[in-house]
Amino acid sequence: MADTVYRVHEFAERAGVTVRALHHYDRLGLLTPARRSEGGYRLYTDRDLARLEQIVVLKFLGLPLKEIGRVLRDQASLPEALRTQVRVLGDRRRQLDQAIFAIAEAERSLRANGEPDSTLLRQIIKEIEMQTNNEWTRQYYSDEAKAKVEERKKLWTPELQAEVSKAWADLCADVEAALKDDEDPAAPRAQALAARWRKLLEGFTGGDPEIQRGLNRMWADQQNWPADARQKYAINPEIQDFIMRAFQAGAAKA
Amino acid sequence: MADTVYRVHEFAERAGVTVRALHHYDRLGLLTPARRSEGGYRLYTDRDLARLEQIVVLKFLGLPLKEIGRVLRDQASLPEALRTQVRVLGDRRRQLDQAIFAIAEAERSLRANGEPDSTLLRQIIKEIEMQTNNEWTRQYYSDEAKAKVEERKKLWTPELQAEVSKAWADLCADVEAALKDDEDPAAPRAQALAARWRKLLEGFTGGDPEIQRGLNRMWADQQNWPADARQKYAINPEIQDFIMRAFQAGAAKA
DNA sequence: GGAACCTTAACGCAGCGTCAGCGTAT
DNA sequence: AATACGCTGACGCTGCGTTAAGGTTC
Repeated sequence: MADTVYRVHEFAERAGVTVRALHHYDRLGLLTPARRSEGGYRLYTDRDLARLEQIVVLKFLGLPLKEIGRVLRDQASLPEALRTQVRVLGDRRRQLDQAIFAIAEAERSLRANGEPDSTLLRQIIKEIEMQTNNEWTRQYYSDEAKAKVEERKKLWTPELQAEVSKAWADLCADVEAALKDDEDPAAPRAQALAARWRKLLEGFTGGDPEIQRGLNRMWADQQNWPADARQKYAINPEIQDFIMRAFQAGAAKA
Repeated sequence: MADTVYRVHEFAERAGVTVRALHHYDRLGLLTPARRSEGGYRLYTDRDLARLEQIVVLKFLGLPLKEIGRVLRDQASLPEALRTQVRVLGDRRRQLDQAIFAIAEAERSLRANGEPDSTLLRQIIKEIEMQTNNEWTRQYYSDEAKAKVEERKKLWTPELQAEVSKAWADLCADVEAALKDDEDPAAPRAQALAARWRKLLEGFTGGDPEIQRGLNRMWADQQNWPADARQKYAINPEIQDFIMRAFQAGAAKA
């Protein structure tokens, strides 16, 4: 039961923080050591360790030290503080995602068009503008669909986006090949392409018919898209046509 | 062609930054106004605006001002700088995800066990410990599977995790109901449950057989899991048994 | 008494926000 | 001559890292 006491160095090591941090917490009154030695040395106990662990965790969650102090003084305020924190963290993450996405898309776009790296910065600027100016897409969705799209956006990550972008590019390439071979839209190979198409669409709509309707309206109105969007998202009309015929052939069979 | 000149305030508004920021950039030598008026006023031109836009974009991508200075001085260094930045942003995002996930899971866990909020902090600590001490799961996977699991982790978000957690909880509840009704594992309703089970598993494995094998090994060894993991992930043996029988019944039919 | 620890004080960092005190343009 | 801007310091904030100059412990 001899309550072991630690001096800063040892204590810091145990908790995985630096001595300087402990000094800092002490001065802020966030973690005052149990007592001092005659010479003025800080002496910590296991109870201090428990408190420090809480501090470390709350720091991991991104709470500022002041907030941590408040929370530890009044534990009842923790749930509310965390709710706010979840929102803050979510916002930060969305910003990060936007940045990551902008870089990735700009690079992809340059490669796809065979442009040199020297235009990279310009391309990124365009990317970011398009991200912030996507208001025009909203006009095609019903209020209900808008809400659903927002919901689905939350499940969305740069990595996922990268996968999907690639999948579309591959699919388009394959369809183009089928076009060159004069493939019959009703043939099994074309039907397989149509199935891939449907699946990718479903990845976006989540199978929701409201969203699907919005998408249909949007695609039907391509000539009214902003120029930059048209340049980026527009799909070769022949490809579109081929897929449409494949869809019809599939529907006719069923 | 009269090159319009702007004074700080107007210029700042045009670019969506503060006057103070412009002063700051000026002193850093990051953006020096084209010239000064006789009275010493900063006078900016449209060329300055173009440069400022680049600065703003690079800041959006999270580059420190020093780095921005370097990149603008030597545009060729941009691609390399961005590659590094993508890694940095990715790391930051993973940390955010961990924090968000820890909070969400801790709250979910408390609700599920009907425990009070007062243990929230303790629960979060446990969550984080489990996140960092997931080394034990690695022993069940082949090297190949380990790599694949790491790959799939990148596609993983707190929101997705929340969805999946809920889906499992719902499914388990439904299976439990089927158990109470003494449902036949071969009956269509039980088969539907088995299908949902398979689908959720596939969400984790991504359909990869290597990962699936690792998972199987892991589940077969439940008695050797660390205590906290067992408490959190263990599934009612009766539920497991029911699903297994449903799988067998399905396989027998096919 | 020397090595290994401890103390406080103070500056540094990034990216500005925010006065303060004083000119300038109209 | 009042009002609206502009200028240059200079300190503040966050969470410590990093010396520096000097005491304590064994």
